[in-house]
Amino acid sequence: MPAGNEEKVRCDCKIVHEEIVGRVAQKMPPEESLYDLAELFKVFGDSTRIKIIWALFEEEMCVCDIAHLLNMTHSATSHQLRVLKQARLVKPRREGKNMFYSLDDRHIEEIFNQGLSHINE
Amino acid sequence: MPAGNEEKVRCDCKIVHEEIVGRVAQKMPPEESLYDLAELFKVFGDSTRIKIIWALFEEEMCVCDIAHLLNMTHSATSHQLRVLKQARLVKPRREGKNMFYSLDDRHIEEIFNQGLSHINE
DNA sequence: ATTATATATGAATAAACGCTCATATGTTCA
DNA sequence: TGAACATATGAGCGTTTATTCATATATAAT
Repeated sequence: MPAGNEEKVRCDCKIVHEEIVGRVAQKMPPEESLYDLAELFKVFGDSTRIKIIWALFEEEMCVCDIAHLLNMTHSATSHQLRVLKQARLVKPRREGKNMFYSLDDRHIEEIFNQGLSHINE
Repeated sequence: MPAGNEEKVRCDCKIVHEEIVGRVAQKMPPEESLYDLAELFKVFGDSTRIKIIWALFEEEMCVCDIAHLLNMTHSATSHQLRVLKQARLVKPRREGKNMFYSLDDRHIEEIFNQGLSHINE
């Protein structure tokens, strides 16, 4: 994990950092996975997107449904749906002039429920 | 959910938004919960903090351990630990001059594993 | 074809964020 | 008490981001 060549940290406490760091670093997922994980949670880290996802738990909705629900402009809604789509969390389906969005992942609900458990304890 | 008094959205598609919006809005958690949920995920939405949390899955560590592990300054590490502490995700324990941090929540691991499942599929 | 409508997208802007630097706080030991 | 050290914190800076506005694209209907 200590990727860079130059040590940024220098401390004189009695703790043998090398041993601890070596042991912990070995057990951690690869750097890239952790980065991707942060990217995923970044998508969840906005209340507008949280609301959209939660709404889609109930049923597929078109852009203007969602815009009505959240009292947002079509444009803002569409921008956020793009973020969700790029994260492979929702998928679109065209029906005439309307685009219907639905959830594209079965893990989300579990993630959200665990998140709420943290909040409500 | 459509909190404001003025409609931001006006569209003429054949869909009866009021019905759909009413039904979905009824089933959604309260606005405040969704906001808090977003705040929680925002904390997870940074790879530095993800790494810290994942390291603490293994064992309690002091600030300079973590700084070594991530090759970051003590200051940056401390700032991030403060964010995690404020979100009630980690808790500090003093031992002499050192502060040891450990995880303060049993939901995190489940949330992260579901997140990785999403990424790895 | 032309018009109307639903959605998408690029640019601009204001707010939020993570890091660095300087400094403060709290503990240990001489 | 004072020096040394681990950690915490406030200010500043550059970057990211969510929304708005203007405009583009795609489908449907006349």
